[in-house]
Amino acid sequence: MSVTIKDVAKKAGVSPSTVSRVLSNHPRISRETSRKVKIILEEMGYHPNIMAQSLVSKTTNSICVILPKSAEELFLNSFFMELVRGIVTQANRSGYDVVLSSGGSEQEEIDVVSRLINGKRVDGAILLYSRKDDSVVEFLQSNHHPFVLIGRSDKYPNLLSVDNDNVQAAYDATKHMISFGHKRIGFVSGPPNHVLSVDRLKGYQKALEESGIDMRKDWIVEGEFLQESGYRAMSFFMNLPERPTALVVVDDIVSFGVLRGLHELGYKVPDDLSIVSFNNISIAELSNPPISSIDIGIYNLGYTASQALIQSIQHQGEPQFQKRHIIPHRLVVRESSMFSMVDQTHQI
Amino acid sequence: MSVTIKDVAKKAGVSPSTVSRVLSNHPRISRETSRKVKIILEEMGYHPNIMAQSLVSKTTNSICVILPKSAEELFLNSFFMELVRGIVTQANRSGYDVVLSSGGSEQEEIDVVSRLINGKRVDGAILLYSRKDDSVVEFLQSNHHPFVLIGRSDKYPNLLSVDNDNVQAAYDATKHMISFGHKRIGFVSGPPNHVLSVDRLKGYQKALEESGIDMRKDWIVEGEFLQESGYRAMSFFMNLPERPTALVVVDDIVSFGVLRGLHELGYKVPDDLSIVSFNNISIAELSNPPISSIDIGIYNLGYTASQALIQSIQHQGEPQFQKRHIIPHRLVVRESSMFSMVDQTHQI
DNA sequence: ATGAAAGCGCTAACAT
DNA sequence: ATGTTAGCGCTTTCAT
Repeated sequence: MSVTIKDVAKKAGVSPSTVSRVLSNHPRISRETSRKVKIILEEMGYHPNIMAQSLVSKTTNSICVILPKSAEELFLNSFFMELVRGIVTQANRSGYDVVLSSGGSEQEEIDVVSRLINGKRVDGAILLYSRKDDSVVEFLQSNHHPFVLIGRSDKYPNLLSVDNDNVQAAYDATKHMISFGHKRIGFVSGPPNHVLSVDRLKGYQKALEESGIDMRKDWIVEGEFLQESGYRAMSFFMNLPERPTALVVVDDIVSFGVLRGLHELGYKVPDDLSIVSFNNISIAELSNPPISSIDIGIYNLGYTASQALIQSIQHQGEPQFQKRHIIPHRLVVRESSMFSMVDQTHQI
Repeated sequence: MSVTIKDVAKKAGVSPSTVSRVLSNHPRISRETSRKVKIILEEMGYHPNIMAQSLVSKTTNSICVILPKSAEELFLNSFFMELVRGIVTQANRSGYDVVLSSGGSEQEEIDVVSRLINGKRVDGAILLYSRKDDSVVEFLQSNHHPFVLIGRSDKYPNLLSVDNDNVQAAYDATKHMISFGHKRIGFVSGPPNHVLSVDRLKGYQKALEESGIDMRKDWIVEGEFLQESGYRAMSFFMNLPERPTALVVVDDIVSFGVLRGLHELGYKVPDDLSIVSFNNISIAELSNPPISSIDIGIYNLGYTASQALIQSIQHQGEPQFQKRHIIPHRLVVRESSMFSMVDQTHQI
């Protein structure tokens, strides 16, 4: 068995409480005993039993993150790792551990979160929120458990959450195209039930409007966050009698599909079609040509979420300093959009 | 405060121990009380305090995974997520939670693991083992803590570990090239201090030897697991007076760099140079052209590691059924190697 | 079949 | 400045 506080106390000839006080640097403890006890602590290789600590302190210094497992959301792969890195880094810095869990279904997710939170294994939860409606949120919300959303909820607009300004991001992406002289700009969207798709579409429309460009319904296509969606969108656009000269694409992976399709058909990017997309995952940089992308600060998203959650855990009851955190985005211009319509005579 | 076993006992008019017994389906409990207590349990929304449980049971039903944070290993991004998915899925199925942690340095990693394991927060650890030597392994090993390696250790060949047969994998990849008629096959390796690089190089050499093809030292280049390494390797090879017609590349990301460089210089893959690499991360399929790659079963690697660890935790002391688990690999042939030298007259 | 009591390892009043 | 005691929520002998 491992060394307990009692063992140390006995060997040091003091009481367990004294050892405990030494451990927590209690002020009213003599230099001398402190030194003595610390030596024995070291000598015996003492390690505090975290479970015992948290049983009495009623706090676990842990948070949990729920992995979405549904295939639909797996597009997030490299995305998700970045997020988790951000979360774990910040949590560890604040002295918190991160428990990762996954639920097959929404009900399973609730069961998992409930077991962890109600079972006092973790102090709070971070949720990846993409669905428009989510019963896990409902559960946490109604039970007053500390949690933070990555994304935003239409239904509960006032939750603690970390998100990008996706409307603005899409606005910026579209403006970027417009500034290069494009007037025929298409939009490849994601599933219409994701807040993300909706927001980005909104920003796109706003930018067009503001520049006096008519929005054309037939230049907006919806799909999944999958390469195939991009491929399909591409073939759709290229078969149109009137084609766009630029595309704003909801996600890098989708752009990848577009690119591949264009390449197969012998079109050149950005000469024949300019492209800008979102998320700036590593694939955007690696692709051929590299894709201009809105960097949404994925790591930062995770880092901030963890920070916000831990803060809210440590200041339960107090009014929240900030409810909604917006992570700044920035456009990373790469080859896929480096083509000015202005100095060109030819158009496709 | 939340509902405890005592609260339930009081309301049910029984003793705490009875409630506990009902909870654990103890045989010697009457149908009647069991039913009654269960109803109240439900009614009051009881959830067992996991910390209290594990304090008495001396088991945590948790394992931890250490995230390598060093930039050098970040090439693993999408790789790592797959791994974690496998680990979490299997662990959850076995009723275990997964704690994710990261250490900046090797010493920090030891501190983290030590805190978690000695502090009885987790029962064991999963380690990503890529370095040739690793003090974390040393620590766990010498303290008899349950752990499993993903990868293998030269120094401690007999540890519980999950790995691929990388020699065979590289052998297969190389043979694949040879079967297409290639006789001039180069190898782009990773850092020479990774067992992975060494093993794959070994397999490459073995395949050449067996086919009576001379190995040429100048057709083997070492690098990092980065795109740039591929780029550099490519330019190196293409500037050689005598060029290879095929390349075996240690990692998909590296292949990606090769591909990009070739594209820039106007070379065609596979016509001018055939390529096969390892890991089969999503980028391999998405790339242009898609890269032939050895699928090493990343998810499976994680799943099996978790399984092996939990088994070893639950059967501590007993002799291990199996020490080294080998996850099968398989070659996924895509466009980058679909080119037969045999029916060709022209060669670069 | 059930209850009483002890104890897991730790902290925090409450003494002194 | 340090020791004594009680108790966190649970399980598990040991009684009955």
